[in-house]
Amino acid sequence: MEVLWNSDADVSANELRDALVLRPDSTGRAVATTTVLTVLSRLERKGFVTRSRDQRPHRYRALLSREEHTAELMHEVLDRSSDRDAALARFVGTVSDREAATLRRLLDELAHH
Amino acid sequence: MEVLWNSDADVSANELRDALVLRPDSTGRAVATTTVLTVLSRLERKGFVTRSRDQRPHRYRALLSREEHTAELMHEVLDRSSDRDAALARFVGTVSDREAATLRRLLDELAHH
DNA sequence: CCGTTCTTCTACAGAGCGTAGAACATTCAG
DNA sequence: CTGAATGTTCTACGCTCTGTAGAAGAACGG
Repeated sequence: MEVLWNSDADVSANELRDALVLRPDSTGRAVATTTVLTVLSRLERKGFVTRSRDQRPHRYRALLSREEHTAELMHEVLDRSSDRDAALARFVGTVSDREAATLRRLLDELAHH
Repeated sequence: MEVLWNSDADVSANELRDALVLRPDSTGRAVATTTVLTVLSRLERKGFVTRSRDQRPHRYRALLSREEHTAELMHEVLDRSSDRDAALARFVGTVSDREAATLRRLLDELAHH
């Protein structure tokens, strides 16, 4: 459900509902606006989303980008491990060559401030 | 609940129940053996655990080590991302210096076959 | 002020999880 | 071989989370 957060700027519940129907994996059938609002409220409670309450159709915005969120989750998973280094080793050991290269590049950039 | 999988070798349900009570974060109160068995069966159904059915007190064993499991989860999280490289970038950008160093070392080892 | 639009409250079904009792199966001492 | 002890499966209950939405309340536009 959080997938909708590719939507770039702030959106209203209704805009979001419409956007959902247009998604590739949509069943065509639209959900009710209240459904969208409920989900948005829950996401807000969990800190994934903020809204501007001043405008009347409240406008919603993701607090973290999709990628930040993914990185966040990866950290959470890693934090649950008792041996982080060993887990990292397993992780690195199973990435594709291409992604290993990407990681090297990223770490290089990091080193050069 | 899966935390018990630090236990090295194959264990029976009863051994496991006893081990649970001794854990640091245990409340002291033991769970029933049937509880352990139920959980083990569910874990087996989900492919996290195997058991040897030939011996009578069946003996259970984790299919993946704790660290493999963590690495697996990290991959799953990453796979859900639409832009893996961007997510990796965020991830790398938020690891500690020490862990960045660990990652570099791991990638080096990987490069030297 | 009144209808329209938007939001909140409440609710329900389904899944997953921690828990365990009841019932069934297996083993073993005698 | 048999019954008590031990082990396993079946069934179930309560809790939380998630997808869903109707009913009721709030606010805005004319």
